[in-house]
Amino acid sequence: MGRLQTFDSTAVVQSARDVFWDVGFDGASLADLESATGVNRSSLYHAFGSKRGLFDAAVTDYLDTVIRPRLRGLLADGAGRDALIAYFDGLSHAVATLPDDSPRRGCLLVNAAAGLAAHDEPARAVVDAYRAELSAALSHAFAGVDEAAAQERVRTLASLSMSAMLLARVNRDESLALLSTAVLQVRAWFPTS
Amino acid sequence: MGRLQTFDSTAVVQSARDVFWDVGFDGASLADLESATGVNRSSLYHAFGSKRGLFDAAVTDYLDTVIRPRLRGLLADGAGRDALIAYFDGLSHAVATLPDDSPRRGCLLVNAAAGLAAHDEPARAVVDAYRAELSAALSHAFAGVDEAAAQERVRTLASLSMSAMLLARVNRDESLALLSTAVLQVRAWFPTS
DNA sequence: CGTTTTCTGCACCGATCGTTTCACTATAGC
DNA sequence: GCTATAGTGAAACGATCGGTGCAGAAAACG
Repeated sequence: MGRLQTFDSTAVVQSARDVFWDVGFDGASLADLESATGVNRSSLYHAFGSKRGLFDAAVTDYLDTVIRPRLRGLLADGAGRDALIAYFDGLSHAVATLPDDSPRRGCLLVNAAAGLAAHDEPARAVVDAYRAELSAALSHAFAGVDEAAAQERVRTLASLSMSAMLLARVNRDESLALLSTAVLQVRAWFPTS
Repeated sequence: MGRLQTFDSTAVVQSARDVFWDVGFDGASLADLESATGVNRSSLYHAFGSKRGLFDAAVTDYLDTVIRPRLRGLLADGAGRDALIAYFDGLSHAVATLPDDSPRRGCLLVNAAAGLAAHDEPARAVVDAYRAELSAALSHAFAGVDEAAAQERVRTLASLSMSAMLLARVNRDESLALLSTAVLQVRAWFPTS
């Protein structure tokens, strides 16, 4: 065997992920990705094959390190009212505290839904899988509730969640208001303990 | 005076608007806009100053010819339950009938919210003004309802409306499901006549 | 009709895009 | 240490980007 890779792939993917999160796939240039990761483009191509390969790795990392940790509480045994409130409080905290210029405002996949996914079938499938995963996690917190009613509530909460991410970089106050509306709905649906 | 403009500005703006609707501001190249409008770039620059000037004209046209006609029913005197249902039915019809490859799926401004608006202050302001206009129109249909309750309902409906547009090109069935959830909510809030 | 003003088509600008090539360097295995 | 293998850096690729310069064509006005 020969020389070993000198950079940490995970760290590089996460740096690239923040660039894509900030400016989207099309908006991120190789020059941006080089300077954010500190790795030359030839090494990026060697490791990931293409800009798109790096993006795919970034999306996988985003799901694993950003999305799924947030959904974990909803999937725990006995998740219900408190888990739902914790989920929306967590989003609210992120929207409220991240500075205006943070690349991590909003959601990488919500942004992709309005951009890449429109004309790129693999990207569309990834975004739709994310949507399904969010819905499934929310549904889990409605175990025991009448199926049809639960589905309506899940759709309302998923909608509020996605809209809040959509508005996170447009109007922070309104984004927070949507998330607090979600909490109010949850409180109204579940009897106070 | 000299020679007169040979093309119809309105038609050109609407052709360009559909391109921006389809692929976004960054995704639309001058070559795309030339072939969609049938007008050479030098004439486009003469008439609109820049690609951005043409985009601004396209957004203005979009608000006037697409958004506001949809909101008009909500602003009529006595608008309420029926106007709200008609608004969401109208969106559902569009999402259900437009072919997969139509440039007019989803919402130009929702797409801009996730793209341009993130790092372009004028675009952010335009998107936020659209959001405010949508909220105001929905609010008008809740005249007479307790202020705080009305605001929560408006936020829920605005959220469902925007999310449905976001998902229109990702998952048509789910987009329609969100819109029908909105109708169900409206029916639940207003006593049957 | 002649002049003046404006619009239009073509070619081209420098900049930047994603990607590739290649020489060089470093290291793992013998 | 030698050699085979693989990672790295810089330079350059053709393509495309938004935008311009200019010459010619067309029409309004005297």
